[in-house]
Amino acid sequence: MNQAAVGTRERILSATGTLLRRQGYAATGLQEIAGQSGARIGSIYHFFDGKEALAEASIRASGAAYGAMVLDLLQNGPSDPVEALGTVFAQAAADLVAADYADACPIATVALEVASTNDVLRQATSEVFTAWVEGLTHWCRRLVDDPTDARDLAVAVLTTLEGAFILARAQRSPEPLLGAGRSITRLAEAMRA
Amino acid sequence: MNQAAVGTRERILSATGTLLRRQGYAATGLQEIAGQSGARIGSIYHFFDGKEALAEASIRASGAAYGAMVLDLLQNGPSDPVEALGTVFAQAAADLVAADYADACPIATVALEVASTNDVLRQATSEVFTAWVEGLTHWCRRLVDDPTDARDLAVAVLTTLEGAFILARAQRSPEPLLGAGRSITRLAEAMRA
DNA sequence: GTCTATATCCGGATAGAC
DNA sequence: GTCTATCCGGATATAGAC
Repeated sequence: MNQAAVGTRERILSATGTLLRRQGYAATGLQEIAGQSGARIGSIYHFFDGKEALAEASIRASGAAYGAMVLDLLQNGPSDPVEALGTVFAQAAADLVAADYADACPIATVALEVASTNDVLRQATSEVFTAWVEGLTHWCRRLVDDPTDARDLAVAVLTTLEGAFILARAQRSPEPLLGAGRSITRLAEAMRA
Repeated sequence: MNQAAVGTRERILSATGTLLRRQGYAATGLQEIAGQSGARIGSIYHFFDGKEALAEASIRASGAAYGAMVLDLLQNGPSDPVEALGTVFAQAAADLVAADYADACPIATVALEVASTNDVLRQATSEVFTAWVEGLTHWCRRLVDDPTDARDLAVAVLTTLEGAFILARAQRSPEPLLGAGRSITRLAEAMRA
């Protein structure tokens, strides 16, 4: 019994995603995850094969969700693709301020932390980034004809967003995201077929 | 006696900078810093007021050094400013590969980790970023007339570089940095007066 | 200034009752 | 599946001899 409405496994995964996003892998303890999810540590070990496996599952889950969210924003946004790109950065800025600068990219902090120290997690972040670039590249094809250009634009959108998140969180200001949006808009306009 | 040639304080600071850059704040222990610097833990506490104070000093020191290095690269690079921007990304890609994807931005990992959890360190990273943007903005004035545009270009250069570092380290590939360089070159060309 | 020993606490992980 | 008790190692930090 006590098969809770949402499911213990999902609550653990969700709490892990929030904590990894805000403070990274090393600083996040299983006790904190247990506390935030309302689960016991024993339950965490029941569902996941230790901290690393839990983090890997969390990276893949939150990575897929975030990628889908951004693509939805692009597809359901302004019909003009350049404008649609602008709304992504504007929305990211608004969300970040609303979250008091806590919730930006769900995997960037962990990606940097583990890139040279944990190959299992590094691989997970790498695959998430690859999927994001592929999704963005596909969408960019409606704006740019040349496949290489479309990919470069996709990489530029993602890297600029990631970098702007770093500055915005550190300075507690939406300005870097807004400036990055202006620059991406200009770049996309210059690349438009 | 035993006032070593380089100075114990400097060796501690240097080892701390390397470790914070590669794996961040939470994952870096004082024992590891002691081991890598050849100092005893007692010496660390002699020179610095605990782990947080040491990290703050390291952030400010490595931040100043890295900013100076990039500006040097821009000022002593190709006379054409747009080409000079391209060399920054090419050099960053070459350095990252040479370091086996370990050494990218010296403060980005820590900046993301502490943004929501440690205001002393968050403030230090914020001030380093501000100084970098100011230095880049000043240099960009030789390429772009409008002050707001110059600042936007400076922010775009920095954020794109930071984001490309994340992808490049995660995917163990220089491609994101090279693609980011192509995009920044295009943007700068489009903004040129 | 340097080094050793140690205090105190918290991390991940495991075993086993229920 | 859930919960408790516990092991063990490593973390930061301190005290004090030299």
